[in-house]
Amino acid sequence: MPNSLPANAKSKSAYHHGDLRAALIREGLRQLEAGAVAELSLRGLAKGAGVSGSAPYRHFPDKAALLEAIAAEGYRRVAAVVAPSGVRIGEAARRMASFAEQHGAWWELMVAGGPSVGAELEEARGGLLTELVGAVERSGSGAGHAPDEAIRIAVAVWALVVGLARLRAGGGVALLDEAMVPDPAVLAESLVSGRSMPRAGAPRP
Amino acid sequence: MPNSLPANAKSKSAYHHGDLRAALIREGLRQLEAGAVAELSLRGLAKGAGVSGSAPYRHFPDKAALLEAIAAEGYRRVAAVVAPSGVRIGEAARRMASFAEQHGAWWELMVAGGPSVGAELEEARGGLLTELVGAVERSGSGAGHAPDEAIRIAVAVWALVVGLARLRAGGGVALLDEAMVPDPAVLAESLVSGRSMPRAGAPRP
DNA sequence: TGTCTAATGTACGCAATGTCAACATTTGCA
DNA sequence: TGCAAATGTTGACATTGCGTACATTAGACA
Repeated sequence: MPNSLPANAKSKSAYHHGDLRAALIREGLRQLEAGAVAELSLRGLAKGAGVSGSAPYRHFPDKAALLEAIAAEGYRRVAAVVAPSGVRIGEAARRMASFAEQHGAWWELMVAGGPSVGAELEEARGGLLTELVGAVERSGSGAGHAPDEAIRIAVAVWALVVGLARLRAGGGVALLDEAMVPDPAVLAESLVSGRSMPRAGAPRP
Repeated sequence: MPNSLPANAKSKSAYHHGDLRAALIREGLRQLEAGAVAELSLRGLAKGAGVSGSAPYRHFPDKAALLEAIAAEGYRRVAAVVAPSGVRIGEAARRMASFAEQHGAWWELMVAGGPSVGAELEEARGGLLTELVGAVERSGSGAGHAPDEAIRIAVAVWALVVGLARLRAGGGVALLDEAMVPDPAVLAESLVSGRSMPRAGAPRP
């Protein structure tokens, strides 16, 4: 049954895929819902998208680039979850932690990665940070914070969520009762309402 | 020059290694000082220890077990760095962060890993947590904390250091000025002197 | 001292993986 | 209509974790 949809169509000819790039990212999300990030293979993603093992190289220079695209999609998603205006930093932290828990492998992929990063991922991360800074400013305890301090607090909350998720997912608190794990929302609110937060200390170790 | 040291010796016969297990761990540390954890290969470690590619399987059931042994050594080291009595939680956090920065790849290996973990690593982590809880108790703001709360604060500080190290090493703050990165020591002290910290919230997402 | 057994290391092979080069097919434009 | 660029396939190579069969040595025991 030859389908004659002209633009933006699937199943163009069973040879050309149509939009393999997007399909690979979707397949990545799908597989991440059912397994760890270490189990992602280029061949596996390609097979999942119904395509040959080396076809992804027409859309991504290497495996890392594909994973980065998936990670960027994740940051956009998290930023959207945190975005609704009026959300304070505590609620933002709680929503991030919830995302990390619900999509464990995806979150790990987002958080992983080396120092050099593509533009798309960098921008997506910047978007999340912007939302977090906004939430911090909305949560200002009366006198508000200096702009630099709002950023520092936002980064601190971000790091807190990243670290707690890591500890939960196997980095360390397996032996702890759940009651011993602090609540990221409470911690975040504690950080905004806490005393001032100077910048990183002098480089003396 | 045949060495005739009887016990605990190296170069016994150029066939049997002497103490391959320890040598593999040392070689792991050596290679981690010069490269990322993803570049560690069993064959590479074996070659570095002057031994055949499958010899490590006589001492570790698989690659993950070797990496866990290296990680456990790291936690023991960090616990020792944090241990000196009198250290408050802020200084403990600063020392952990310093270790994470100086031994980036080693730290990543320690923090990585899935939910199931060997006894040695579990115990080493427990030792670090014990030290952190002690530091929190020493830092009590006047009235001291309930024991559960000291643990929660220690876990929070641990998570903070883990998250900040991850963000620094490529998880997100590449675009930030160094002045925007909060100081873990200040954050940690802020958490102990902050308001009370209830346990993790109800499971309502 | 000589011998046997278990511990330790080696040789070799297998399947999976990331990557690349050469080739095939399709699309879209001149 | 014809051709060039985009896209996908096939086959290959090196590396990796891991398993099996064999070789070598150390140490206990007679």
